[in-house]
Amino acid sequence: MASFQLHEMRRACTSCSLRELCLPDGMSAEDLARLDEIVMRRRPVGRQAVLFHQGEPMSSIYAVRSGSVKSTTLATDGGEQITGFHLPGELIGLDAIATGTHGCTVTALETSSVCELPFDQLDMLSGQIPGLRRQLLRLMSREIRHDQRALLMLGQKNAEQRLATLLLNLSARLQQRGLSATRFRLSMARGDIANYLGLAVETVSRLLARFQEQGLLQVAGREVTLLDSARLRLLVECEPDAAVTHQGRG
Amino acid sequence: MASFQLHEMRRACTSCSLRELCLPDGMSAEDLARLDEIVMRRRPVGRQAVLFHQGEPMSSIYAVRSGSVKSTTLATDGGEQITGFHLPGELIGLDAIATGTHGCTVTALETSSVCELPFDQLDMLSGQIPGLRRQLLRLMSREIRHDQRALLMLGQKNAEQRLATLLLNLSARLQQRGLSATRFRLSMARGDIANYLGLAVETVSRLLARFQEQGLLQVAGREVTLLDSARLRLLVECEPDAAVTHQGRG
DNA sequence: CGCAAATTTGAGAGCATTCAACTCCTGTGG
DNA sequence: CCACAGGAGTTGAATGCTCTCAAATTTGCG
Repeated sequence: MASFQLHEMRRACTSCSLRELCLPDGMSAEDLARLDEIVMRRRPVGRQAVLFHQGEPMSSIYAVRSGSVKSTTLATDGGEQITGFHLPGELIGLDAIATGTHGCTVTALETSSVCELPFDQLDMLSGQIPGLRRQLLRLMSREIRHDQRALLMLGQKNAEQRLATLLLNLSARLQQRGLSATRFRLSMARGDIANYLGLAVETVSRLLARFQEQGLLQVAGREVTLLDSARLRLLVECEPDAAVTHQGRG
Repeated sequence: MASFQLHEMRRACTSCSLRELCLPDGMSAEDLARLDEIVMRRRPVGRQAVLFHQGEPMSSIYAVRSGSVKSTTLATDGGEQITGFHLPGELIGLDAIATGTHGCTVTALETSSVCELPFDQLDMLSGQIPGLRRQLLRLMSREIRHDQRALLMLGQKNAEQRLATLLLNLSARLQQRGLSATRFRLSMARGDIANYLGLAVETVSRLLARFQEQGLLQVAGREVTLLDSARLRLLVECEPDAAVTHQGRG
């Protein structure tokens, strides 16, 4: 039902409902107009469509406008790792600035659209608009934070905690975007979740079943309803088992 | 006894041997002079000294000048994860820009010194100097890349591959700084290595012993000599003995 | 409606962890 | 200079979490 789609999606940053989550945040109306001039809107792309490939030269960065995408990096041995799921208002391709070539491949998880920001122009504009410069740095910094939290997850948490963390994280981000925090549709496959969390697909499947048994949530395919996010949070923060005692009944 | 110390360490960016690895890279002499004016040099700090704590308000970012430091993030449950080891020329505290408070704690691994860059002044200056702005973005982007490679490591690689990757990575970065790529001293404890790689201390210890048995390297305490980095690389990229691809999806 | 892909479920194996004991450093004080 | 304390690092054994393999079942889509 509820998807990652946002309803009011206008063409210009000025009237975009994502304004406060995206690059425009904190910019004056006139500066916004200048930003608007360099933004290229792309027509929606379908599921599985690739926005750009790892290794390609980077000329633009992108902001998710609607839908959702995943970014993946390939290891030398062919293994691939999903480094993030991105919702509307989030910037992608920021890792490309370092070398001028994309360090990840970005793929649409569902029908999605993005705004394209030609980097040279964005860079120039950010020299003239302090608010834009700050916000660009902030968003890059936020990406670093995200990755470091993900590192903490893979390095310190067990399977149960990882899945709970992801669900709560998605929930919070959807809520930020005006959607339900408790009921949503996962736009990514189980395999994507597993890969992102460094787990096997089967483990994710089993855990979702267990969470449901324990009354933490309800899951039907990709439709998820969080029933007890407080206990989910407890699961993440405290020792495993602390939140759940299946001793209670034989 | 090669350490992470660099030999020629002058006070000004202009004559700093790390110029090309650090923020000054690609800047003209006159722009460099302006950067120099805002940089505050700090006296060396000893082992275990904390440069800043997670949660503290951020007013400056820092560049490692000599020695080496680690950055760690604390989970809500008290568990902590080392998100990176930083060598001279590398910027730290970049994740703080998003919220204005430090997202990690930075601790010296050995006697080290850093350059302090007051963020407001740096931001202002980067509005005036395109080269500086670009380089700041590049270094932030590089940090994102680093974290994403680390994610790939924790998500896709087994213990053996993780340790090999770290050793090769350190080797390459030391070489960039004019030190030996094959013989170096680890400034971090086994426990730090284990934490960074998401492993138990005992596992790291066992692996180092095994690598030595296999003639890949020689290790005596924190002194490491890489004997066959080609084979180490092979270990990371393929998997010679156990031809099993770890973990789902390809 | 039917096939292919995605997901779930079950059973057994393996890699890494945990627990425990021991050894080796390193720095300190006699 | 050496003894000693305490942390750091190593080694061994056993448990366990998660993976792999295998097969059933459902879902999605043409």
